[in-house]
Amino acid sequence: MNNYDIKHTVNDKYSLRGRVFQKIREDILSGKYKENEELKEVAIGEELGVSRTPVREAFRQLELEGLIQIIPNKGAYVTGITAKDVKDIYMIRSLLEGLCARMATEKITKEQMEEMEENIYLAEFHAGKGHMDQMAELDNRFHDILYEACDSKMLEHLLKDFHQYVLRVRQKTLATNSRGNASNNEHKQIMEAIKAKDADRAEKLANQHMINAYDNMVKNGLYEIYGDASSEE
Amino acid sequence: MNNYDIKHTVNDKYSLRGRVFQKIREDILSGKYKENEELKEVAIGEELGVSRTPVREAFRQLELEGLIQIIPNKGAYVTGITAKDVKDIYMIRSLLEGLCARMATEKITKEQMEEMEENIYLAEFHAGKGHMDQMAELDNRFHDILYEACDSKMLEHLLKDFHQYVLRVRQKTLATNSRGNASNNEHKQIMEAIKAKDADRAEKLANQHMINAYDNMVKNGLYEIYGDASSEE
DNA sequence: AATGGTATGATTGTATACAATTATACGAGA
DNA sequence: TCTCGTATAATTGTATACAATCATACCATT
Repeated sequence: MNNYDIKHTVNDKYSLRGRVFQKIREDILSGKYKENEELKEVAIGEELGVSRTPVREAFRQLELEGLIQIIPNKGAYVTGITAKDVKDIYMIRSLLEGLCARMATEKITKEQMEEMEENIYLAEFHAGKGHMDQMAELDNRFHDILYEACDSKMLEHLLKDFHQYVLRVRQKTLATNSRGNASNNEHKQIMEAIKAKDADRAEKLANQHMINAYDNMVKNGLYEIYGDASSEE
Repeated sequence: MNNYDIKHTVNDKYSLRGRVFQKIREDILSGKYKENEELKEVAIGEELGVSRTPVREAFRQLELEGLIQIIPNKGAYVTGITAKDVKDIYMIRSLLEGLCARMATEKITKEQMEEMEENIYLAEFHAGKGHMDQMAELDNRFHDILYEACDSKMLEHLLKDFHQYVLRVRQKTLATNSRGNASNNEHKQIMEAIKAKDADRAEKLANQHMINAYDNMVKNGLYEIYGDASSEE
């Protein structure tokens, strides 16, 4: 009993629907499908060599992931993220990543702690070599470890959702070399606070880590690709 | 442009799929479908007078909402809310309601402020008369006003989701008369902080409001209907 | 009696056909 | 020329048919 794995995940890589889901998601995140672009069931079905049924089911999931918006009887459109959305997400994430770090301090396993240390070590290595792709990957993984370590399926799922959502932005942000290094350092400090079982400090550092990431983004003006928020603020 | 509403929502009440989704969700939240119960496509389809197709699509959405878990080629099972889930949700909500109150302090409109004051006035009236149903309704509405007032679609949607999720628990908790009164008082204080434009105080009060609600729930042992968390803590 | 394998039924996965809705084009009337 | 309405095409919504997978029962073998 109670051996159910993870809810909220699309884990069947081998069903057609699962593959279609992964593919479209990848194409949206990579920028192949642009903001507000309409996705047509038959076109995507033909491209992947499947019928409309699995495509439609994938659409329903992508909608709840927030990557597309479905207007009934009309179509599926890639959702745009506004600058205001990004700001709100980072404010929310700041609090929740803090809570996550606090909980992880109590609940983290030995294996997770080790992977976290290894992650930071590797990130420092790749930073020195200027390997941007690997650094982005390690950055993602650091947060995933933290999410898993907090031992709360609810919080884990929520943070993974948000993480996913701003991936498009983050990919570009980390391309700024200096922020990559700063981010590594902040990860290291968070890790050390957790290792020292200092939950208060871990929480505050994680709070600040998000705020710094956002500030950097604003400073570099990179978030502007997601539309102007001036009309909304 | 940019008049799209909310992401992550299933807003088509009029399509079969939308109705099926709402119906199953309601039945899960109301307890008609119990934890670990298997939901069969044809059975539900026949019950609602529709074919498997809209049922399947609704399933895919319910899975991402976290209400059911789909095991490929096997079936769809109702996921239960454990006591740990409830606890986690209240911790998350504590932070986010705080953030919401802070943002609302800045963004609330005159109309929203007035409705909030009226809400508290009415709640006091019904508390004196012992009208439990109206008090529950007003309690829900108070939070909805707050969510709308923060002027963040992201946060609003997130909080409404959680609010909905723990509705079963909350309904019972408010049945405790003393808590109903205490809750009203806390609402009043939050309202006054917002009116006085004291964002810090509003945030702290909203934080504490959630913690109190949770503590009360634990004290009354009401959350135990959601299964034992002893094995998970 | 216990075990293993095969046949049968039940259930989900996918494809396709048809219905309903929406978008587009074109022509009539002013 | 402009506007409105209708016809047509394109697209999504739903139902159904068929394929694949999984669960169950029964029988043969030991």
